[in-house]
Amino acid sequence: MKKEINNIFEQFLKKESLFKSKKVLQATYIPEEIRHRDSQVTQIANILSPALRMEKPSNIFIYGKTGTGKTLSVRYLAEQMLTMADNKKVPLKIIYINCKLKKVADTEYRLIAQLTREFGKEIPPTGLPTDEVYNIFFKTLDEEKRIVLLILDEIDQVVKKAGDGLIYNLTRINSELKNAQTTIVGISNDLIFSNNIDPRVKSSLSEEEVIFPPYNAVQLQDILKERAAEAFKEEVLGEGVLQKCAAYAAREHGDARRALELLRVAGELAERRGSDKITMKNIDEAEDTIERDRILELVKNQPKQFQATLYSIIINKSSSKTKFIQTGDVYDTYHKLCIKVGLRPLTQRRVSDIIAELDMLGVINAKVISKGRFGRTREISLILPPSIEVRIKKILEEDLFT
DNA sequence: CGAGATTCATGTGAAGTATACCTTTAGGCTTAA
DNA sequence: AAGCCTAAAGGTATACTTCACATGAATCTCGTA
Repeated sequence: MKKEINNIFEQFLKKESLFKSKKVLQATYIPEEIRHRDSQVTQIANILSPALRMEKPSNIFIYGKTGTGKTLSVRYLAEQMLTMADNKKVPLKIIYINCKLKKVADTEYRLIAQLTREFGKEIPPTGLPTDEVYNIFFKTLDEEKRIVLLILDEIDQVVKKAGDGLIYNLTRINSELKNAQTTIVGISNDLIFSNNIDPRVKSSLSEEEVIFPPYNAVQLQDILKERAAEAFKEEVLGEGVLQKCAAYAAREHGDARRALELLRVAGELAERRGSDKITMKNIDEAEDTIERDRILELVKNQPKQFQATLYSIIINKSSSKTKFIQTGDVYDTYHKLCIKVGLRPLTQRRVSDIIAELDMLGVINAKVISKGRFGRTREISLILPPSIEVRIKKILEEDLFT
């Protein structure tokens, strides 16, 4: 056994990697130059540049679908501005927060707390009044004379959960500050979102608006080509691989992040197989792998109650012949399951919410429908590729029955 | 036959509760003068 | 008397429960043609 393991390592070391630099393909990588987003980048740069003269820039609201370069462009500019500010000795502070992260910034309290923590202050996870956290935040901000840029990524997620009072409070900060001045940069994937918030809030948040349209197939290919040249060694890419990647991503509203991930995973797969070229087939495999890993990871990190609910849905799906499952059935199974594994059963009310949340996470598909005489319920269906359904079931069993 | 009432199985909103955590305050103990 | 520690009191956010009402189309009812 030991010998075999050693063999694997040796094989691995002997085999030359296909990658020159894998991080180039990772989502966090910021390239030297951003392709095909010139107009957006300059637009934002123009809006934000007053910060370097210690004047408060206008708030910006940025929207565009996933993988259109919003986050990338903003982070890129943030980096540039910071080095510039450093040179010119301008006190500039930039904070980037992703509001989607569960348990980090998905409620008003947690978001403000997280913002304050970015300044090195300790804020307890609960216990303080929200107002108090605001006060601490203001005070911390105002400690020095400076310009502060708050970048709130996926801002629609918090607003959906916590309401728009949050943004209202944030946009009003400036009137309470003596030394510092803040500018809010809101980033949203949801285009409809901006219609659902209070017009007053909206107007104060989006003093300026920047829109990121999707990349088209040609642009995607261009981006991929550039990154691939940096990431891979020569002669590694098979015929038409880039085109295929671009085509896949273009199909999904021009999502560049997805295209890059596809390319990276395809490379990893090819490498693991010991082949020295990335083929079209690898791309197809990569697509499955990505989806599988995403869901597996997601499921593994869910709280027990969510797992139990999901497990019940899977059980129900395989036992019943009908395509759709109802909330009531799921709850029955769930309840039995809880008793069996010694988990405190939650009420149906709560489970109903959990199902809705699972739907939001994209693990299941749940639509409320009215079945006339037969009441109304959620029509639940799994959207998992069958190949991973079994694996998920196994993971859930491991987690639940121990 | 068709308009309106009925019905079912849950969705959904609001308010209440349990829990875990926070700060403040009062009391008790120690210590140094 | 001052200083320090501890425990109780009073307060909050969050996850969950309880209660009560809302939904909305298939089905039923009953008057009418």
